[in-house]
Amino acid sequence: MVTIKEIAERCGVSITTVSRVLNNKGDSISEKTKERIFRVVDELNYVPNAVARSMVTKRTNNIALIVPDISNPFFADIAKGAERTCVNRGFHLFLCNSDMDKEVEKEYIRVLRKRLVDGMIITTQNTEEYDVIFEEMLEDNYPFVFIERYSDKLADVPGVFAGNMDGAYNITKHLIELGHKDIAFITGPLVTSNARYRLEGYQRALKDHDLPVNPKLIRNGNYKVAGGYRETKTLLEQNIQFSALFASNDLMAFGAYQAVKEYGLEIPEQLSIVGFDNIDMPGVIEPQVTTMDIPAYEMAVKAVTILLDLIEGRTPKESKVYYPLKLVNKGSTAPKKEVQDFA
Amino acid sequence: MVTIKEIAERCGVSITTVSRVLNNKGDSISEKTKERIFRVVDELNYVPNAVARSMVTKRTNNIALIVPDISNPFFADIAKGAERTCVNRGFHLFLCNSDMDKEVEKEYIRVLRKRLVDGMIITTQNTEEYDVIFEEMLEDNYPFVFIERYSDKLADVPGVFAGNMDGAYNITKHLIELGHKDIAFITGPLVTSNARYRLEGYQRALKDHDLPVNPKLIRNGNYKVAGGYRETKTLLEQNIQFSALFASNDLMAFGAYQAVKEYGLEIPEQLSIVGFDNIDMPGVIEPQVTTMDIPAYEMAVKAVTILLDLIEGRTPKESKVYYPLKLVNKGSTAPKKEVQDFA
DNA sequence: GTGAAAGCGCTAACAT
DNA sequence: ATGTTAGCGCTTTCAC
Repeated sequence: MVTIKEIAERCGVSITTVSRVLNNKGDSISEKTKERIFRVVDELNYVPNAVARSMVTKRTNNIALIVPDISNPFFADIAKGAERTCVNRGFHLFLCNSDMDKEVEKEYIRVLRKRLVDGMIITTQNTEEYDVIFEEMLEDNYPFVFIERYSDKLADVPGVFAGNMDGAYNITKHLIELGHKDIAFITGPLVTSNARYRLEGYQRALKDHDLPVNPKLIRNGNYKVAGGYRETKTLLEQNIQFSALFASNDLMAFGAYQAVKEYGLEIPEQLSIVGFDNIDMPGVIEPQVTTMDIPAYEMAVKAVTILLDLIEGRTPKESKVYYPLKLVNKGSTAPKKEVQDFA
Repeated sequence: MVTIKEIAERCGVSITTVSRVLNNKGDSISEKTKERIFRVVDELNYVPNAVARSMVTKRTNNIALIVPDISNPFFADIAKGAERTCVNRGFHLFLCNSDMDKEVEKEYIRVLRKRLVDGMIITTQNTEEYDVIFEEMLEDNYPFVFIERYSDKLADVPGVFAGNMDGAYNITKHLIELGHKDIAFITGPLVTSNARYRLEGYQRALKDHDLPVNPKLIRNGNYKVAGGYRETKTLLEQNIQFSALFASNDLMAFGAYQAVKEYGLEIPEQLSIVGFDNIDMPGVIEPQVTTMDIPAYEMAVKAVTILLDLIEGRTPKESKVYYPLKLVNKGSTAPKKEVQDFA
């Protein structure tokens, strides 16, 4: 493996000079020397050892993104936005998938923090047990940014958030305005703040329209297809009336779809389904699910921008950013009275 | 940031001793000393600086996985399998998404190789221009493993491959045996070896059954939903007869679906669609697409296993592994003669 | 059972 | 316009 020393020897200069040229700190170095160095560097195909560099600069130019589930297209989008922004800015991205396992999440944070990455973008579960970890990072001035996860106790951690409460409120209102009164709801994992906000938005919309919140119509899901399927089946078998179903994310809405079809009901004639996230699966579902669009890619770009500001010692222009969500109506319909009591 | 030196001072021992204890090389160190060191380590919440360690060991315990498109559930599965295996073995995974951009791919390889990662799992495009890069890595004894990408010139690079040719052959045969004679085909990006193999499998199956290979029925796609949509539209507008469509991956099959429905044809009554990959999207498509199952997760586990063997100086038990594929029949049907000439 | 010292490859004062 | 030197935090010989 060729080192800076070898380049220096071949060029008959000191390693300092080589280092300077390579790091663009060579204002005061003769063109001739520069040229010579670059030539030898090319010849030997030399690339500086990133580890050695990190050792002295205390910077790795790597950041990490911790996501719960990379198979979820929503997080895949986040990952893409984050990665693109990193690469554009001379950084690299450690993409870490926790599978929603708290131990994995904490292990990642612990290990990565030890100088492997200069900062992190975090989408962990953030239950109370995490507070201690985050507080420590805060104390150490270690840069990190939340995406779509909020911690009450750490209100001043920078973050990028979707307007989940309003979004859930509005999509519920949308159903209500179409005439639906009995709207079932499948939550995300309630350990995550966005799942709680979506639930609250749903409940508030019902209350504001003088509709009862029926706990039997609310099921706990997990943001996965299989969870949506399972909970929908349970709802259908409960023998309770509902004309619409709001799944807290599109993946669960897909699962709900399957369950409803297996049950022999027509969508949306007998049951309307709406989701959340606006996952990009063009034409796959027929009819498509009305949903809330979350600008995932854009949010990731913003999160990285904030993080890099933090890492490079700048004060971010905005350190907490909320993104309003847009309803994407893909053809929800009013309930059909005559078939509503299907159970 | 607490260092090994601080631990040593507090314990009244040398840093060597601390290092030994922490690295389990302390056979000859008294229990008392060990205990003391561990206590102080816990107290100060000390974790060794990974960068400094790498500097001397020449190992980072990181590997990288370069994929063309993390939004493709197939690669998300690969990523999951790779990551899980890494974590289990004390490694971490750099997940790199190239968006099929050759410059990005090459930049990743170049940068990562410089000691950021101990080895790589590669799913790049591997056109000729890559040979030079790979040859260099081979020369340097730098460990890397292919997944689903093959390079003719580098036949001895370890790799994990799906039986693409046989798979494509068999799914084509499946359609032929159902009675289909005019089978359209959408390729993947032909710069990738697996796309070429799938094309060849399709062609061979036709020939073996004395069916003509009609170039007008073959369109170049890109493994993306939008590509499947676009090429299918073109096929439909060409005014050529075909009763079945084989898309080289499920994502394109989904796109084809949309195009066909928009065109007003019934699936599978008027047109059968089959895909490849067996992407996990339960219940989303109605009717579902017959496809070939590729054991992506399992393949990733194997690839990491081989790579870690290489990194840790063992000889892998098998260094080139081919996985046979299984047809997943989700309800293909025979062509309906009377509606076949739909165009 | 433990320690001293060298050195990994690089950057950054501080010279000159 | 360039070189000398120290040092980043750790592991690893070699010594006692």
